Order: sequence, then structure tokens, then C-alpha cells
Amino acid sequence: MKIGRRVTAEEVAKAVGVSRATVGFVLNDTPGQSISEDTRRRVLTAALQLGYRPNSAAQALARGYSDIVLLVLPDWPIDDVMHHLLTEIALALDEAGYTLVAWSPHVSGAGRPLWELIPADLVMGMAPFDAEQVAALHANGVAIFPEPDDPGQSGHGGGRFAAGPRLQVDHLADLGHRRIAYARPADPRLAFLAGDRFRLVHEQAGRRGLHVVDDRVTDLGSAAAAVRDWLNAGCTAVVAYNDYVASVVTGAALRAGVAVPDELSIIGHDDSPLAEVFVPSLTTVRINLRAIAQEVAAFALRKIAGAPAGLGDGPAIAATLVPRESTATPARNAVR
Amino acid sequence: MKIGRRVTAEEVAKAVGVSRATVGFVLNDTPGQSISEDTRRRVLTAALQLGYRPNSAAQALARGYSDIVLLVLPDWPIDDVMHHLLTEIALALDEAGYTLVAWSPHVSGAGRPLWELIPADLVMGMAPFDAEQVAALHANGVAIFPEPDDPGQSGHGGGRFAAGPRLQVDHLADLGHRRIAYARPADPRLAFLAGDRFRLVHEQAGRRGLHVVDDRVTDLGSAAAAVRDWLNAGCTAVVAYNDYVASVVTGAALRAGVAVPDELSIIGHDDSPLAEVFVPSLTTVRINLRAIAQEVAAFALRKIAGAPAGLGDGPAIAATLVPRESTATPARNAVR
DNA sequence: CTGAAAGCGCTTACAG
DNA sequence: CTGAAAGCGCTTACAG
Repeated sequence: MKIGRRVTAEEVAKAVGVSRATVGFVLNDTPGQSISEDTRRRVLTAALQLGYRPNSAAQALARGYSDIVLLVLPDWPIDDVMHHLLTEIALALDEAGYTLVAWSPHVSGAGRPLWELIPADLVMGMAPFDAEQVAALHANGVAIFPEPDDPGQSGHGGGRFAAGPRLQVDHLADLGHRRIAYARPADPRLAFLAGDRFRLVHEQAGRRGLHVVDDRVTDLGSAAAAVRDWLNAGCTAVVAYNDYVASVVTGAALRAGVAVPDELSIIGHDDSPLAEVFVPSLTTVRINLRAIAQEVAAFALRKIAGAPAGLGDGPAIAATLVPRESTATPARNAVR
Repeated sequence: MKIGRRVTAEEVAKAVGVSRATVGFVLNDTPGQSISEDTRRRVLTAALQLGYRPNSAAQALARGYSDIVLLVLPDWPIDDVMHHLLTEIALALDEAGYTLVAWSPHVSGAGRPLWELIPADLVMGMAPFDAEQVAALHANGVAIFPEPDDPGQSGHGGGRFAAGPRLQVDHLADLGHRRIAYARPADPRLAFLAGDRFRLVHEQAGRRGLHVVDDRVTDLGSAAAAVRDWLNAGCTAVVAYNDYVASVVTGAALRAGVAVPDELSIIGHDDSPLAEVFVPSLTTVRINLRAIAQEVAAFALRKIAGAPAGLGDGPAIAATLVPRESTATPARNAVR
């Protein structure tokens, strides 16, 4: 579809009666051009009143860069936490003069992927993606964070980003729980990330001598049955994928007459606003989003600079326990 | 920052040994060119293995359009509902061959606004913006939805989008409540929209003969005091800005020993996932996001086509009551 | 201080 | 079927 054309710098030049180049110099504040104050003012005035706005495509083409970083996200539900992370990334990149565009590919048909449409200096994807997605992204020149080859990284939840799930387990272990369950979200788009987090929980449970009795998708419909099964299997606590899943499990337990935390402790992940408000308030784990955002930004800047972008040896991303009402020592069903 | 250069179509042409134009015709599947199957295949193969990807800036410049719609959002917290709305808008535009970029300007410094950087066919803002913002956006050629001049529209909450707040009031009136309070969110970024919704609640309350006793910002810290004050003032119900605010008020009430809904009814807005999970589950109002999304998309397409983009006489956006546990008939403090 | 011009990498008539 | 070329609207040396 053709677009109504706009005023060009050429026309501004004509209106003022100066050369095309002069207009460019004034508009871009090009240093070392000594243009008379009067000329400068006239150009600026004319540009303003003609409604001149530079054509960004032409600008990007001529300059060879655009100062845009395009971040491709998995097709996740974007919750408060994700949104917060994106904001922090945008801020970190902004400090370096880059503007962040966050975009999730959608299923459908006619529209083309954004990385074919906008002139980004860097297109990067934020893991986890499955193998097929990684291949497709790489074929399109999309860098992926963290780098899948990076040792010690298993998607977004692996390696240095493992503190959250570990802390969930540690908290329950410290309270004296021995048998726990893992509750996954129902949304299939989260299956991959949930798998990552579950693996970390499972490993840490092994280290701390806990039994992970069950690992189950939990939505509003199925949560009540899951809670019953877990109690029957001797569970005294549940690790939830995130605070929303924790609230689903908690809500189901309460409605089934199971006291939280007296009969079942439940810990969430993310410290989303919901966790503090829920009754009972939800014990959870807060991860250092700003630190992750700064890694992402640093990764992007290194890639743009053409440097090898391996994550190197930065410190592990910290997680903090946020203890609230939904966890306590096991009062019943405690195994030895 | 200069970017590492990429393979051009020129180089593909050289590699294959055909003219630059031929490459373009093959790549774009230009009709009416009758290129031999062999040539076509060789071009495609070479492009693939050289890793050719078209330069989008050059493409946009030469074509004069980009198939991008840039949607500028107020700097809101993006919750599930907003995200859902954006997804629906993206889908609706996708059907017309456009790719949506959603972007919120952030406060800070170095990065330039996205509309100066990407070659969008249309830049539109989704209201509400305050007067100052509207002026700034207009100066940058940003179209605003809904059009502020449009009669019967007062920002995003006005006119045809008024069904939600009205329904909140109607539900409470139908139940027999006579004195109600309005609970606003603490986030200052939402002040403008909250003002819109409050106005609609106030008007509808007047129509239904209800008294709006108080209108107050409610966060976790202040909610308990607010609940006490409301009860003392004879309120039997609260209209909340959205489900999160409703959950804050409900949580505070329960912790203060005030029974919900027996002593205080609370109704939210949006039907976010939280509303169903909370204990007690929250009565709320669901708005037809898809209908709004389709309006937004239609508005965009009309603007791009250069047509007058007035919203015209579309039907009002529907809202549906979602009755749950947090509202009931007033048991106490009922006025006459 | 200013003008004439090449070049960014595409698209797309226009000749052959 | 293919080649030579103008043009999109900028930036930016290079002469004057």
C-alpha cells in the first residue's frame, strides 16, 4: 500500500532558499560547518512549519545503522515480570543510545516477520527456544541470548540463571519438608521454560535429599485433584512454576478444605504483585531482573560491536527469598 | 555505530552470473518476467548459501511503504489484559498484511523515539493521553485512537467504551447497594485512565440513584484504612478500577476481619486470570477486547488509506458481567 | 560558509 | 528472457 508522501528535506531547502546539504547540516547539527545563526534559524523554522520529519528508511540506508535493537520473544504470555524485564532492558540499551523493540512472532499468515521489515542493528532472540526455533532464527541471522552453545547454560533457566528454582527448593528443605511436588503451568507456550525450571528443581531436590513426588500441569480445573493426590502421596509442600500457578494451587487447596500452609506449603516464583495480595500471601523468590537486563544489554552491545558475545564469567544472577504466609514447617505427613 | 555489512543482492547476482534485476525479480517473485526454472533455482540457492537477506531500509525507501504499523502506548504497566488486547490488534492487522509494533516511550535520555527510527506506514497512539502528550504526538504526526475530537469520546474510557464501568455500577445497584466507594490504583501512570473510569462510574451511579461516598487511591498499605472508612461511611460495596485493585481491597478487608462479600461487596474490571483464582473469587466485568482490537485495526487501515478515520457509528463495545463470590446483596449498613 | 554529486541497497519501468 | 539505469530520501566527503 502506497503511503501519502511527506515533506522532504529537499523541499525545506527550496522553501528557505539554501542548498540541500545545508538543511542536512542544520538538522543534524553536523559539527564543523559554521552556518550562520540566521540560516540555521530559518531552516529550523521552515522544517517545523512544513512539518518536516526525516525519512527513517533513507536515514538508516545512508547511515548504515539505525540504533535499533530488535528483541524477538518466544510467544509467551507477557506478565508483569516479563514486562518489567523488558522495561529494564530498554532502559539499559537506552543508556547506550539504542532503542529497544520487543516483538513476539504470532502464528498467523499475511504479515511478515518484523526482522525483515525494520532496519535493526541487531536482531536477538531471548531464549528459551526449542531446537527448531533456534534453527529458524539462526537462518535469519538472529542472535540468541543466552548463546545455546554456552557451557553451563540450558536455555533461560540454566546455568547462571538457576538461582530461583534452587532457592525454592532450599527454602522448603530448610523448613524440614522431605516430599514435594512440582506444579507446572497449563499454558503450552510455557512448557519449554517450565521444563527448564523443573529440571533445576529436581536436581536441587536431589542435592538436598528431597523426593520430588510428582510433576504436573496445574490449571484451575485440575488443581483440586492434584492437591489431593499430592497429600495422599505424602507431600507436604509444592514448588510452583510461578506465582500465578502458586495461587491456583493455593486457591484449589483452600477450596478443598486443605489448610495452607498448615497442611500444605506452597512457594511461588517471581514475586509478582499478586503474591503479596493473595490471602494467604505467597512465599516466593525474587530474581534480580535488573542484572539480567544488564546482561542482555551487554550481550547486545557486544554483538553489535562485532565482538564474540559469549557471556563469559559474569556473576550468577542472584535470587532472594521472599518469605510470606504460604510456607511453614511441615505439620503433618512429615516423612521421618 | 557502524554495523558489519551484509551480503547484497548485487553480490548474489555476481555469484550466479545474472543481472542485478533478475535477482530482484526472482527474490520478489515479480509476475510477468518468465525467468527460466534453472536461473530461478540458481539464484535462490546462491541467496540462501550466501545468507542474503534484503536490506529493509532500502526496501522501504524504494517501495515507499513498509507494512508496519507502530502503536505508541502510554507508559502503562502492561498487564494480561493489555497484552491480550495488543495480541488481538496484531492479529487483526496481520490479516491485512501489516505487522504491528507496540512501543511505550520510556522516560530516559539517549535513545530516540521509535517513530523517528522505523519506517512505519502509520504511527498511531492509543489513548488516553493527557493534553500535553496529545500535542506532542500530533506534532510528530502520530494519529490518535480514538480521535480526541470525536464527539462522545473521552479518552479510551469514554463514549462507546463506557460499558465496563457502567456495568460495574449496574450490578451493584441491581443487588440493592445504595452507597458505594471507588478504589483507584496507586500507580500514577494510571491516574488518567482511572479518572476516565471514575467519571463513568460516577455518572452511572447518579442515574441509578447510588451515592459514591469516596474515591480513593488504594494500595496495599492504605487499603485497610480505606475499608474501615468506607464501612463507617455506610458503604456496602466497592467498585474497583480493575481486578488487581479489587484483590488489594479484598485482601485488606479479609485481613482486617471484614467479610467479603457479607460485609462488603467488591467488583473488579477486566476479568483477568487473577479474578477467578482469588479466594473469594472476584466478580468482575469482561470487555470485548476483540471488538476493540478490530476497531483499532480498522482505524489504522483507514488512516493508511488516507480516508477520514472517524470512528463513525460502530456499535458500542460490549461488556459482560462475570458474577463470582465477591459480590452479594447488602447484609448490613444497607441504607433504607 | 555553500553547491554539485556520489553512494547506501533496493524496486521498477524501459530498451533490447 | 536479460541489461543498463533512474529514483526512493537521506549522509557526507569534495570542490569552490
